[in-house]
Amino acid sequence: MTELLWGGPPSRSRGPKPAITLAEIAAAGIAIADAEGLDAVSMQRIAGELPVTKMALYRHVPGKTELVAVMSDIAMGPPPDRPDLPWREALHTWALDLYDGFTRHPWLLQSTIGRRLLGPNELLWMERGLAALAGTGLTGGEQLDSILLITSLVRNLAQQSTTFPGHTTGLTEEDMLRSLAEILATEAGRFPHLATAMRTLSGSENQGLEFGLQRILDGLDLLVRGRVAVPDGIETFPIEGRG
Amino acid sequence: MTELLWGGPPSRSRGPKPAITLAEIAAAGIAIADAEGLDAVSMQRIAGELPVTKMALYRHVPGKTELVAVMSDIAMGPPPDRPDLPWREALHTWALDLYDGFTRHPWLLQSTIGRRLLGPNELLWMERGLAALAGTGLTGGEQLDSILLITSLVRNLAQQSTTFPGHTTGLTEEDMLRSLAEILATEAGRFPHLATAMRTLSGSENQGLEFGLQRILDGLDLLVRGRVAVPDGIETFPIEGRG
DNA sequence: CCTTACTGTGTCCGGTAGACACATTAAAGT
DNA sequence: ACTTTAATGTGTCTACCGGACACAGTAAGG
Repeated sequence: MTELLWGGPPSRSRGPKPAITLAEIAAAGIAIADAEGLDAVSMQRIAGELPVTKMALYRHVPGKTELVAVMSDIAMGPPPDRPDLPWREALHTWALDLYDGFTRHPWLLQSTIGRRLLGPNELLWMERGLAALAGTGLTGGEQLDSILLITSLVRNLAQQSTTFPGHTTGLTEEDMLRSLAEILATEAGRFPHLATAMRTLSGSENQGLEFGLQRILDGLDLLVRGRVAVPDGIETFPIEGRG
Repeated sequence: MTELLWGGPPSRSRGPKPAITLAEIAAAGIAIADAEGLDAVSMQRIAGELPVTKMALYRHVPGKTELVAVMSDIAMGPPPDRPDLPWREALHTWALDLYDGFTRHPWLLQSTIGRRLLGPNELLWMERGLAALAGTGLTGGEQLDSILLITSLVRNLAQQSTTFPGHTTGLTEEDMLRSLAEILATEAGRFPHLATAMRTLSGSENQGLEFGLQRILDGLDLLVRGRVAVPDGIETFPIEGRG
């Protein structure tokens, strides 16, 4: 598995030349997932897009789980190059870039959850986020927690705003709001604060991401100002190992 | 669908007495999901726990999607009663309660994603969160964005820390860390900041939730202090409707 | 040239969600 | 009391899914 995600091209020896490559399989899977959602990705469906049958795919991939992992790391790609910025602006840009990636491949939100082996691109994203915080004086754990915090917001906002091709029940944002309005109308007294909040909603969308980011960055700023900034690479409390 | 989530017991008329109720179906599904994960929940499996066959379930439920929605709202339950607290402490407690719920029913993290119709309990959670922010002077949109921000953190942290019965590839936290350590060892120079951060990790776990919560609450506090607190129910900018 | 490792294929299995026709049941209308 | 009728549960059937496994063909190494 780690070999699939991290290993280069296979070391060929005897036998017939493979008709397809892992990259081609992943590309086909990504195309399907982008167009019709992750649920539309099946081994048969992928094989249909390639000059092989379903079972041939298992010569290149141990199972669907691993294939989706490879697809995910490829689709995620490395973080885009950005000029050096102060940590706050760097993290802000990083978050928007991440959000952009999830918008382009909404199914990544489904495939990159829970405990899993991390691919090179996913680690590159982490690396880039940590790099932004390197000079702030935060401990390693705090840095990790910070990018985890931002990632949480980005993921959930992307989940809410993007429209999944397949998978979901085909509800539009309209449907949800209408249904909610009906409920608030009939169940009048049960949700007073919710009703009030909904009534004072302005129409702009996707403001949730900016709002959340500014709150998080404000909170981090408060913490950073309380720390003594140290040169990168020197730890304030060099603790070896874990546990 | 809205009837299933919000409607009371069915209005019976002619025909044989139902052998089972929707509540029993949901309870059986919840039991299976709690014990073996959401993937173990199938119509056949549920029917096996009840004195009916698989197809009988479709007399009470339009499809599996709707059943899982009902299961989710029931399993989530209403937020626990808490004494009145200042908004910051109230939100903090609210977040921990929410985290607790996701810990008790990890599959809720899978079943309550994306656009969907909201059930009464889910709305009660929102209502409770908004109630905490009612007197802060934040606008309705800001209040909604705030609880969305906190929910994002809670969800992602729960996702990371809880162990899913089925579904995942059976990786332990140990496995992930070991794999990551190997990668950082072999791919030495590619992830310098990540390597540094991992090296300075202390052993305590679940600190990510507290860290994130404090950052968010700090950020919200900064915003609230910039607003004039107004009595509940009076809006600073009463904008009618949406869009 | 032959051996051997590797690739792709077809068949099969157990599982899934759901459509649909059918017999049975019990309440409503007469 | 009898008939009508709506609702319930069942069995069968389809179309998928991931994957195990045996088998035939291919191409490189000895």
